[in-house]
Amino acid sequence: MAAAAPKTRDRIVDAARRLFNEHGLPAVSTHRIAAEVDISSGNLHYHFRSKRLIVAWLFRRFEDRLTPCLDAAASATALDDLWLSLHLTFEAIDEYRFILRDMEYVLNESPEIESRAQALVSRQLVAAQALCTGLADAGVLDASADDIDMLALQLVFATTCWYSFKRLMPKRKSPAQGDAALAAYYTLGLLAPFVVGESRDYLNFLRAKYLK
Amino acid sequence: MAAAAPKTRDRIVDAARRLFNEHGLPAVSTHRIAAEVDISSGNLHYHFRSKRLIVAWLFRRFEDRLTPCLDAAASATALDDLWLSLHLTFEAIDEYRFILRDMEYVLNESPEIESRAQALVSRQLVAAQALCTGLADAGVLDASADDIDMLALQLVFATTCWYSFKRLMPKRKSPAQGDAALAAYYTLGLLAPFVVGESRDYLNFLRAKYLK
DNA sequence: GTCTATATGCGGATAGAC
DNA sequence: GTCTATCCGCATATAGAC
Repeated sequence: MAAAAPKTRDRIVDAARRLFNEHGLPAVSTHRIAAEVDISSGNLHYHFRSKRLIVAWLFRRFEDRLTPCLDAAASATALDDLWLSLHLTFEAIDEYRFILRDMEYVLNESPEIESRAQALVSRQLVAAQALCTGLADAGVLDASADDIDMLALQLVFATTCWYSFKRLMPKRKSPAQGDAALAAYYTLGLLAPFVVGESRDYLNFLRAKYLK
Repeated sequence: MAAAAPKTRDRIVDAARRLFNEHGLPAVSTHRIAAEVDISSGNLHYHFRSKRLIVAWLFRRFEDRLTPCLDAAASATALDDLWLSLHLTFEAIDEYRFILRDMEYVLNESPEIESRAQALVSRQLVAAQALCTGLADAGVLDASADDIDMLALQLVFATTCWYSFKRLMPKRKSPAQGDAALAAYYTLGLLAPFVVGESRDYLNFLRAKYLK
């Protein structure tokens, strides 16, 4: 069958995602979403009976979007894999950045999401631990089991909260550096103390590429 | 003169702080604050013409509350100083935790706070750098200037975002550990890779105390 | 300073015609 | 599926008496 025009429901979801990312979840009303999609408010509520359901739907999509990134991370065995995996993850998070940034608000009005969010973080931790273990086995990292636990926690912490923190950071000259760039630069730096000799030079090379 | 009963204005500020911390800024209405203080809504608006002004006032108090903590941190030269300074800082942040936790919401409805918040983070970075430099000069840390920059950023990142992240962390058995305990445990761990031999044992001892 | 009463506006959500 | 019209409730904020 011929490729159909995007369904209204999908257009709503996508417009909501973009508006939430740009202006923040609490600042975007259902009216505004409807206006963006160029439909009536009543029509929007035909497709989603409540704003919460839009958020819930977007959260599901975020989970789906992130899953392959975690799989890629978990199977990494070289710094290049880590580099790629970080990039993919930050891109995914960026597409749904309102979820992490406005998480407190999300959880306040949609408490049923809390356990799902915690489960997602757990999966991230497992993936990060697998990633670190893989790098250690490959001789890239010199880290004890405790070090790896700590490192994995730091990695997940960074990916989860970076966009919230970024807004508070003093502005650099920042010559139009991509958003993910500084994030990846920072995150790569977390591993630096544990990267062994030869690999460390390559790590610094990768980080330098971000700063151009 | 005799000690007067707390002024209504102060009671409003303090009730607001507690309610914001507990339920989140967006979830607490001015009515609710008035009810908590046991005054009428009209009376509350006599003291603060708008909710935003309450938030602005609390932010100022947060700045004042944090300042001595930063001074203490900046002059630290031993792990004990760091330990104490972390504790003081996390206690201060805990008292006003809604500010960092609901920062996105705060900035959306009070944009004039953004530059102040960034300035506060800048001051935290300076203090953290001074702290790390002091420890390095005292021979506790073995870290290059770049390491210290990175470490300071990590410390500030942790203190700023920890309470947001905590809510998403998988629950441990957590035998009624204080909120600041896990935060300090994590933060101390950031320095571990750079702490030299003898001091590292003491660091681990300090961290162990937190986990009991 | 404090109250009661009320104005105002907005956002979420529904009803019913087309 | 889509629209127009409307309801409902809530939160901010004000007016004016005490």
